[in-house]
Amino acid sequence: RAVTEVFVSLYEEGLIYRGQRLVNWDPVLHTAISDLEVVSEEEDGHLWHMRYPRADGKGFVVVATTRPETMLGDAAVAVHPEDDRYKDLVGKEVELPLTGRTIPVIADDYVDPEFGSGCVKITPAHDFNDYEVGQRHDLPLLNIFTVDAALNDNAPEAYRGMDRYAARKQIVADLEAAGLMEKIEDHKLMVPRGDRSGEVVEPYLTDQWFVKIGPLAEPAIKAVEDGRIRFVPENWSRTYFEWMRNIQDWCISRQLWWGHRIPAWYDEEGNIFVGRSEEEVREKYASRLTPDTSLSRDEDVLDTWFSSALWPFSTLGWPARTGDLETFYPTSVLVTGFDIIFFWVARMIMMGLKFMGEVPFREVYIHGLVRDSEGQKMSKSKGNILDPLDLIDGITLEALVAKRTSGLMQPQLAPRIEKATRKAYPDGIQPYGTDSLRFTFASLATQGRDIRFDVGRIQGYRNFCNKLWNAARYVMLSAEANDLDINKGEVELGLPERWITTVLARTMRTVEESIAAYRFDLAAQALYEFTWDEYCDWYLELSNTTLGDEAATEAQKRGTLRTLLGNLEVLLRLLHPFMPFITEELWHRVAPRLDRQGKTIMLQPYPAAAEAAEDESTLAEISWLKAFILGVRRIRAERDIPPARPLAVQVTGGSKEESVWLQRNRARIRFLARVESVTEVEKEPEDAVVALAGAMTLLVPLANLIDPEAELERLEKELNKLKTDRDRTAKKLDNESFVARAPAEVVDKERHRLAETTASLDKLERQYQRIRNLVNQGV
RNA sequence: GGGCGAUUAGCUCAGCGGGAGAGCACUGCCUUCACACGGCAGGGGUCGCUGGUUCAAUCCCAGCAUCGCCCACCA
Repeated sequence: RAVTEVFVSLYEEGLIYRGQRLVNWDPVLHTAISDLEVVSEEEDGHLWHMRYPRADGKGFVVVATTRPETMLGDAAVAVHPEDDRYKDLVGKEVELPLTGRTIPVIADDYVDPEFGSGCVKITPAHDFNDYEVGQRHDLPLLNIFTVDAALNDNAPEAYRGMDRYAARKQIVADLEAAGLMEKIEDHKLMVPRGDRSGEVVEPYLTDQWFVKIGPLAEPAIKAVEDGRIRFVPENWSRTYFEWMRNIQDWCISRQLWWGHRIPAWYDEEGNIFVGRSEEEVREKYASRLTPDTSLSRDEDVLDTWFSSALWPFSTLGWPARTGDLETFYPTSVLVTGFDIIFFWVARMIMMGLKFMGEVPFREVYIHGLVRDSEGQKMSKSKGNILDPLDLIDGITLEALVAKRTSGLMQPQLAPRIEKATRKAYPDGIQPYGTDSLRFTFASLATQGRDIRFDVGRIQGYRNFCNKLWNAARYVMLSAEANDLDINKGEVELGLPERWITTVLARTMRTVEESIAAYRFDLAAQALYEFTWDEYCDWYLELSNTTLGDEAATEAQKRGTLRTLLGNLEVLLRLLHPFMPFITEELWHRVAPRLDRQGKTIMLQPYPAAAEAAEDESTLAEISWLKAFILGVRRIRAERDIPPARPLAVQVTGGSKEESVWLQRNRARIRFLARVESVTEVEKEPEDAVVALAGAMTLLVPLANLIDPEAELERLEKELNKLKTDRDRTAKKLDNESFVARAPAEVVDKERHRLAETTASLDKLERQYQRIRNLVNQGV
């Protein structure tokens, strides 16, 4: 009903008309198609140079063509008006070989004098350019093809009924026989094919329905220009403008079996009557129609994109003024791929503005197109399709091969497809699950236009799902192991608790901003990093220190458990849009422990960063603590010390603040770095391995374990790194214009860096000397 | 011909004016009681090339090269 309504109303306004025009004709499907449904590709062909004898007998003109068979429909030969070579020829006639006709020579600046001979044959009924030229010069339209693109009765008898390609061969042969073929060159040309049939389409003269698009396009261009509609990424608006400003009338009739029938009726003389129904037509045109006039309805149907263009309001009940329409039009965002900006997006904008008087949506989020790992567009005929279900449920190699090689348009490709498939997926595809797939696509949703699908990526995110699951398991186990009522009683939040909550708050902010900017990749990345690198790698370990500490108070344990569970619960809600199933399942286990009720996580509020508590002061302390622990771990790894063997660590130097931090975090260091003792000493031991944590030096005395040569080598490497760093910074600060012109903040930062690297260098240098001495003494 | 985009670690990609990051892959150690779909530690990049702007360029500008996409009527 909406379709009929729109059609009739556009017709009444004169924006839909029926006319005989050249359209792209698919000779296999026997239908007209729109410009957008034609795909041109470069193919090898020839350029035939043909001689047309001058009517006055003074030799020939030579015309070049890629389609010799169309010469039977030629109406003229054209030259450029300023081309001196042919000036005298304009207005004269030439003989059109094989036909017995003569045709005029005309001047038109469409002709490029540089190309070929500078003479062009003009075939108005079979070429879009020639049609234009024909219109300008009032040339006759001579259609020489049938709907199958075979020659019709307008062609000389000898060629009638021949297919266009057979005719081409015959005509070329005949011209050669007559000595009228000057030469044949190889030539690359763009060949237009129908995107459905793959057949070469023919510009063909038929009666079709068109939408006069100019008056619709103009407001649609304006809507994007003045920002009522915004493309994301913004660049796509340029593509949109480019097309809209060069738009041609839209051929909307199709000679197909299915679709919306065109609401037009014809009487016996072929007069057109447009209306919502035959009854309406009879009523409306009663003055011209008698009740016994027989009317027949137009056999054609509408281009499917015609009804799709109405989608934003037709789905809401239009033309009825429904509540839905009132509430939901316009929508806020349209999410789509760039391949249908023209087909669909632009047309929805035009129709929306026309019939609703308002844009159909405010933002158009254009995402990339998924391609295979080679960057090829996925298509059934190439056999490189990845079915989402196969990624979710997995598929064996044999089943995948069978799937890809069945029902092919070109069965001869099967062996190649099979080979490629066996190579790309030697073990088939593992089941990765819905959440992994969804998270993968979120993280692949970058600003680019292509998304190469890489199985490695989904595998990584499958592991991530698993990580989250196991982390939650740990949290639940910890909660069960303590029979504290965590929701009642005194709560004390320790350093790690305040820290992880702060980091979570910052993650929330990043996620919030990223989603607002349609950067789902950045949101996904932030969540991944928080979950894995902070919550699992550090906080779970730190929480263990408190929970496993017999000296810890109930209030402390309660604080830890509440933070473990509480942050996990928030994290689940944050992750829910990215991995709906796992988060739902886990949420039902976690939430009740926090006395949080709900039927589903889907109805829970999305966490808002503004409500989160932050404690900046924890960041520096934890990052120092991490440096300390990493330092010890590194010594252990590089000196090949068994992980189970506890170390005694001595520390020297360090700021006052760091001393305080050390006192506060002894238990955590002991636990996480597997250290049996940390002692502050004045004098550095003779034989030790060293690491730095801020201004503090960590020393692990290793009398017999140490391999002095190896240690010297390691130190040397580190010293070199620090030296280049120091030199570069020093050089920068020596530069007067840097100090004068760079922002004070940046200069400060550089000064700081210089001080730090110099201090570190100093410490490592001393260590280096000590070991050097040791080695020398040994010798 | 016009328009748009890409070029960053072996691969897939983030970053985009103040000392380059992730995932996968790679190397070594570890079956430590959430997780071997794991832990810990590491290796790997003159950020396509040439100029310019700037105190400072992977990032901004210009040109070039290579690759890609979309439009278009060069017979």
